[in-house]
Amino acid sequence: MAELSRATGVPVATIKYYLREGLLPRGEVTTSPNQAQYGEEHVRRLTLVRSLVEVGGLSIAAVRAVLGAIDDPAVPLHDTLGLTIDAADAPAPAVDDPLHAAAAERIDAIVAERGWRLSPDPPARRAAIDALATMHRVTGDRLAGLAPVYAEAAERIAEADLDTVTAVEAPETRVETALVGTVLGERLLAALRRLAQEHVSAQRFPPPPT
Amino acid sequence: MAELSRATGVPVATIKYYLREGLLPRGEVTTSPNQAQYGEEHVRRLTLVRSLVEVGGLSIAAVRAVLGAIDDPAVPLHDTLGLTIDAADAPAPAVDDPLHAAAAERIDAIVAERGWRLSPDPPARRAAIDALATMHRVTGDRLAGLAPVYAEAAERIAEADLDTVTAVEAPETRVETALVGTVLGERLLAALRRLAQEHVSAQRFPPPPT
DNA sequence: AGGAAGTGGACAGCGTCACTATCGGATAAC
DNA sequence: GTTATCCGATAGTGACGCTGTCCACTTCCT
Repeated sequence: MAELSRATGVPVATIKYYLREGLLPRGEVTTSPNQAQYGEEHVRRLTLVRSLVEVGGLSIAAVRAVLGAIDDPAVPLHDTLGLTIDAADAPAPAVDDPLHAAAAERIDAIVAERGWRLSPDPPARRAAIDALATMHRVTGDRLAGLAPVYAEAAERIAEADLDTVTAVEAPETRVETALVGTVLGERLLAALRRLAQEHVSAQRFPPPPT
Repeated sequence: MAELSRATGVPVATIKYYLREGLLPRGEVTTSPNQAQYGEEHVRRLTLVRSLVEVGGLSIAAVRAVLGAIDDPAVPLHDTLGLTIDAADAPAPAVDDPLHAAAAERIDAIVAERGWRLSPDPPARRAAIDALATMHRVTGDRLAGLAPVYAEAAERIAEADLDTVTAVEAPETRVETALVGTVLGERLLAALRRLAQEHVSAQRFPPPPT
């Protein structure tokens, strides 16, 4: 275990915690109940967990849910790709006010226009509606034009995501790739958006030359 | 205060907490030190705070930082737009390993190729590097092709963002619009990406007809 | 053979965060 | 004049993500 800690930079106490929480499989018991063997697979899994938690911002519970899904061979790739955001988001208390109804209509209109074929009421739809309704609550409909632009960008991105994932040969690493791509890709995208905003902003409001 | 609570649906105790934390300006003291007057402005501010915290997922400290910036007339719009992610992210401990160096090169290459002109070492650059380096650590360079695609999408999105913000006339609501657009837009984009992923995935791996 | 050092596991404790419950004195409403 | 409400301060709560301590056992070194 100390070796595992050294290899990954994760404190031993934290490794124990992850073992307790079921985020990391137990090592092979060798000769005695206080000596376990950890291998390459453990290093990879632990790295994955740390990445999801630290960079991806997932909670321990969300990570457990996601890992449970990717370890279950009965869950197909298609579902696994989605599980991430689904697991990370709260169960969505299903609010019911006029703003949400209007936002739902808008989202559904976008989905219909783009021809997206989806399962009935996926969690991400709920999340999109929440975000849109909240935008409306705060700013009126000043941000109304954004959603279609985002949807087009999202489709382009999703195609790149799927291209990348299907290009992975090994079925085991494929699921992992999908997971990391979804979770960390969100962070990367957000950061790039911010950089692009800064660029466009500087372009339109040129700073006074020093 | 009870009225403010009724108007926004936020518990009185929480309003008191926000007052304490400086997220909400005190009401006008009227006749006595135990009677305060809250107005329309308080309702809007409180709604904004709740939106950022609940839907946007910002911490109280991040909200305080952002609000402090938008209330300060010395901070120009250009900076305000960016403050959000900057304030929400941790101060970034500036790691220094080969993976980060390689990721930094890639990000800088993308920035250069797209012709983005940025301030030196903005926080979002750090965040992008972190995400990319972590992707690499976990999956090797299987996800290498994604970043340029994301960057192009990010630019398109940022242009829509800026279009929307500059279209807002009133300078006061403009900053608020920028803020909400940045924070909630990120959520909306993530949710739409997930929906698009589901669609593209279903398209490429058609589910067995029932 | 003997002692120091290391190992894995159980369990309790800690620090942070976002609230929430209680109290007390003062005022407003009737 | 009594009752109800209000505001502010302070302490407390529950969830989360670890972290510290202890213990029986084993391994290594001499």
